Amino acid sequence: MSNSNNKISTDAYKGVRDFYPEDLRRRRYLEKIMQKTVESFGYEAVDASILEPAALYDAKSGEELAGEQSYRFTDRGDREVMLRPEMTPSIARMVAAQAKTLSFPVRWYAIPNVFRYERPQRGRLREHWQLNVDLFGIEDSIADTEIISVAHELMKNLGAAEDDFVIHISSRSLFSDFCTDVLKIDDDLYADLAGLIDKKTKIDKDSFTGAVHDLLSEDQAEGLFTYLSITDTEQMNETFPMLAKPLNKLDSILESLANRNIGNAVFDPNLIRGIAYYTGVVFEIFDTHPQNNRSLFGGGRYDDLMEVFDVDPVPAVGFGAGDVTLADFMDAHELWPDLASHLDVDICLIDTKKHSGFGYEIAGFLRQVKMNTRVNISGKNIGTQLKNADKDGANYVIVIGDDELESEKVTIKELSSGEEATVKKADIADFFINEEE
RNA sequence: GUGCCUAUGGUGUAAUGGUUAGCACGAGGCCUUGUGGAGGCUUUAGUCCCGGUUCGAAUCCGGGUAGGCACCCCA
Repeated sequence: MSNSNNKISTDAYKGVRDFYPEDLRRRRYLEKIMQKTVESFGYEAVDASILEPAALYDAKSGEELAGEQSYRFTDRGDREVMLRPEMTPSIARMVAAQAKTLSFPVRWYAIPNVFRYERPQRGRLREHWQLNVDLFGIEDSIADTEIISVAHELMKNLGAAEDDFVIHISSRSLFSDFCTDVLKIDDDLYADLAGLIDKKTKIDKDSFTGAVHDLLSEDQAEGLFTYLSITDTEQMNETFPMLAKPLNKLDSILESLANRNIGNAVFDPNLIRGIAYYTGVVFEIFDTHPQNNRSLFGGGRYDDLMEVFDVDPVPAVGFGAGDVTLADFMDAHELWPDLASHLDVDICLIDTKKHSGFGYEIAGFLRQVKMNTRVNISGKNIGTQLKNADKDGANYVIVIGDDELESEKVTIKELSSGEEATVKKADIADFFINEEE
């Protein structure tokens, strides 16, 4: 705490976290659910280094992400290097590298930590762990549907009910077609407009309306307001028939989702998403809890990302879900299970020096039958050792003293019930095998 | 990068400008040393840093540092 000396601070580096046992249990729990969910859809785990050549992000990730918000440095060989700010380009790179031999579709996932240099605040730190799920090689919207289904299943497996979250779905191509075919505006204006819509929910209605009028003519503004107010694809089609093509895709996705009993997916033309490389369908999962009403995570289609590599383009769709926002969701909805440590047996020693040999021998037997076993070498009195065994969540306690040493028998005590059983040294493993079934 | 807020033992907190800086939790020890969850006793440990105002500062002021929140932007 004090800065008056030159000792090193015990604080973690700004915006990154230390994971103490209880913290890591939570993170591991999320990772376990993520892994279970995506593997149940047949996705395979991949991984890459946290270091990447900066050029990987310069091309497609957008200036902010690759520039100001990046951990970027020049290495001793004058190479521009970055701590990965996201995982998708790495995975795309890996797919591109093997594109000639991979058999598509490829379903991959990763749970990397990614870094971004920015001011930390609620739901956003400088480092977080992020589930990345990507499906490569399928252009049809059936792939988009699958990815959204995976996201939905993830939420369900975390314990969320249908009305705990909403899936907003839109399409980059729908919006860009609208801009070119209906508003007839150029690319610069398109980008400005996209940015404005992206923050629509954060500013009040009047300033949004005003900002739109600054950018567009009266007729264009009117068209835009109409476009944004429609939440039904059919109505959108009637109003803007020239948007039929992207709307058909959205329709088939929404219909397939409904057929899979996913009842909380809605069409939302207001959804844009910031990442530069999205090309088609985009979606975002929103928390409906009043205390945590925010975007949790999202994804979309990025068919052009791989053109930065010297390979034939591979269509791709995926999403990334971070542990920080998901943890906020779990908190808000009180979905965390009891995450106790996994200590099965605590072996207490009357006299550490004298009895630890026997204690570790017993512990060895127990580990062979997959019992997590700890030997208490604190030298504290036996009452305190028992107290600590209980506090640390041990299921069983074995006390070892002279009697046990002589008789080669031990008494196994179940802490929850207080029941005791005396067994011979040779039968200890069997005792737990029988208990476990 | 901009703005706002905050800073007291390990953690959470209390203290009209005047107390010995209080309490709870945690951690250590003990309650006659071979049986836990309760309780009792006890130990440990704090005003972020530098300066100013004042007889007197945790408290007021300035600067620094750190953290939080919002903007920006978004994985």
